[in-house]
Amino acid sequence: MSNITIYDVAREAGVSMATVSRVVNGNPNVKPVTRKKVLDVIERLGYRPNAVARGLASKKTTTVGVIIPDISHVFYAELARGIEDIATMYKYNIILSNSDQTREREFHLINTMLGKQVDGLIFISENVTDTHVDEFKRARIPVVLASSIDKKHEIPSVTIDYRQATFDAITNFIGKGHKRIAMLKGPDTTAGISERKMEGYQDALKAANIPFDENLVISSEYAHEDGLEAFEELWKLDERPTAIFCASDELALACINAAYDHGVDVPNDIEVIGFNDTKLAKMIRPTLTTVVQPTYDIGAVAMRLLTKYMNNEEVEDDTIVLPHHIIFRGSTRDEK
Amino acid sequence: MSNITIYDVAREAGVSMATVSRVVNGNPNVKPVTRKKVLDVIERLGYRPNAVARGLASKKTTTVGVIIPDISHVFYAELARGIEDIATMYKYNIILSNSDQTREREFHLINTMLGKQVDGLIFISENVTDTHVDEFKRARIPVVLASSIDKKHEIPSVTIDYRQATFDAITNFIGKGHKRIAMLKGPDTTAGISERKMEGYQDALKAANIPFDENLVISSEYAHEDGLEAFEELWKLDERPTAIFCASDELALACINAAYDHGVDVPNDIEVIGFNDTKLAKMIRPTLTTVVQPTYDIGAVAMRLLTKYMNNEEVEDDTIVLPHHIIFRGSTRDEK
DNA sequence: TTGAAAGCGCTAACAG
DNA sequence: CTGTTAGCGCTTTCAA
Repeated sequence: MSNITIYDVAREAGVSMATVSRVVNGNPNVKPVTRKKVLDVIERLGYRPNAVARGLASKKTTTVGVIIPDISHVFYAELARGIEDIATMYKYNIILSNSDQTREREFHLINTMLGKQVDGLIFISENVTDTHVDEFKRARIPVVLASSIDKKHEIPSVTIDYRQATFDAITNFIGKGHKRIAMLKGPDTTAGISERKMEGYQDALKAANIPFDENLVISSEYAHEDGLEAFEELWKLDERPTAIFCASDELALACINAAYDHGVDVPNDIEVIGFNDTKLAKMIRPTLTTVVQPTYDIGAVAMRLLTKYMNNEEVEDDTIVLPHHIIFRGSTRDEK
Repeated sequence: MSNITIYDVAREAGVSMATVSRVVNGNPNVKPVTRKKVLDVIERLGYRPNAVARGLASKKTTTVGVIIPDISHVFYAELARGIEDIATMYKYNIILSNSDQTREREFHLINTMLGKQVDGLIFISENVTDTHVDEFKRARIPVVLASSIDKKHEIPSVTIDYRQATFDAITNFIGKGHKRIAMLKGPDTTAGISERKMEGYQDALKAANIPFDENLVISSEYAHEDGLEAFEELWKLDERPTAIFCASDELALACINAAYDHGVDVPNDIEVIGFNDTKLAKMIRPTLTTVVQPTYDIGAVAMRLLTKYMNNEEVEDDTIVLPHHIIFRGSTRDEK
């Protein structure tokens, strides 16, 4: 016994498929009596429209692709939640895949998602290269970058001002007299947000005439264990840092833990600022001073923007920059 | 200009659609020369098969639905990662949706996913009722529960032995002389894993002839703030607990933080054991003693099981119970 | 307000 | 080894 189709409903209700299709899709051009009749049959038969057939006929699947580095990282998980909530609101479903930031995976995923005829794509990656941009332009569907940017801003994106945010944090350190400020910058890429953060770091130092010391800058992934290693490296230095700026809360948390393990007091011996204000920030002691990136909102706004493109709505601004701020908690001292 | 189809490739290569279909699907019944010719045209035209059309014709979409309470919670995020990795391995994509454990959302999602013709479904929920079971049985696709169970074990599932795990943890506490052991049990449901944990708690007490005190048991969600509140409640008691067992690491972490805020020392004044061994456990100080539920593996095994059903492979066991253990870290004292 | 009919792009017999 | 031919279940003109 096969599934029940629109044809069965039509026959049973004594109308044509077209009419059934109309009532299912809420087309107003159906006489109320007819609508009721059809609705009853649908109810009775337990008819459920086949979205695949519908997708083939209408060329719309009401599903969007989401390519994300790693859903098991708090930051990305919160981003994803923002995306999914708005998607739900607009009746879209999400195909979610982890790329691990590998170019190969990324392109493979873009391809399979296009093959699955997603109506739009949200792409998240540290490194959006020209090749990515070409691929997105060739795709016949809208693409929005979330918490990611391409160098030339050719693809619509939702971010914060990473340079400025970092500049603010470093300047705060400088204002408290710090001269040796370490930077756990995140991955080494060529065109990502970690470059923007690096700019902010250097600009802040320059503005205060503090010489740049490359020993104080460490590249790594964003995970906890990377932070642990980085801290050890910094601790081997002859001139140790007195403040650390971290490109993620996980890294910052790792620094706090490593400090604790070394018997170093945070914030009195060393101050730490994180990035993202993930749930972690409030879940640790001392609580973490961190740059608030409205993670959930970035996801939500990115998805909202995508819906506008998908529905050919007017959009004023292709590159949305959300506000950021620093929230001061226990891992930094009060300003003098 | 419309997208390029299998028909275009066929015409261009001077073969039939069927032949193109064969080479695309790796059917061996194609002469190497023909295959090469077709492949070249595909390459040249940049042909990409339309998965929707394929899905309609073959009745297979190579996508599975995943209904999860909340992807922004570490535990579920790790579960999801396990699911997705194995899905990738078997060339499936995932439609991921958050249910927030609402019955309404859950049923709505089951419905839309069936409408989208997913080949299988992974369902995660604290509370799998008979109505859920009926729905799953009516679906014409395999369903696997991950870290979830239905009372009568009618639906295939992958879990650990929650009762035993809790029993072990409580028994450990008892072995160290604790008499007043609190339990943050998780949500109040009628048929979920938090009931199993509760059984373990009570059985352990009973085995040691320790009277049950309902004031020591607190129901809540699994989040950090819930734990904070629960701790306050416990702290108001005339006879405070000397040990706390928490149904999630977030709850345990909250207890540690609340204790810290009260100037109470963990583990010397009070011991804490968590559940799940999420990344959090190692990311806090003191590090967290916790019941190791192989979260990623549960997801992975559940997905693997689902692939077996989808491919009509032989499966020996419908309900898989993975091993658990307790990992002792800083939030508990050494055994005397 | 309704129905007929032509696809959407592909797979899957069935022939040859 | 290759081609022909039906569909898959639905949307969408176009007429009526």
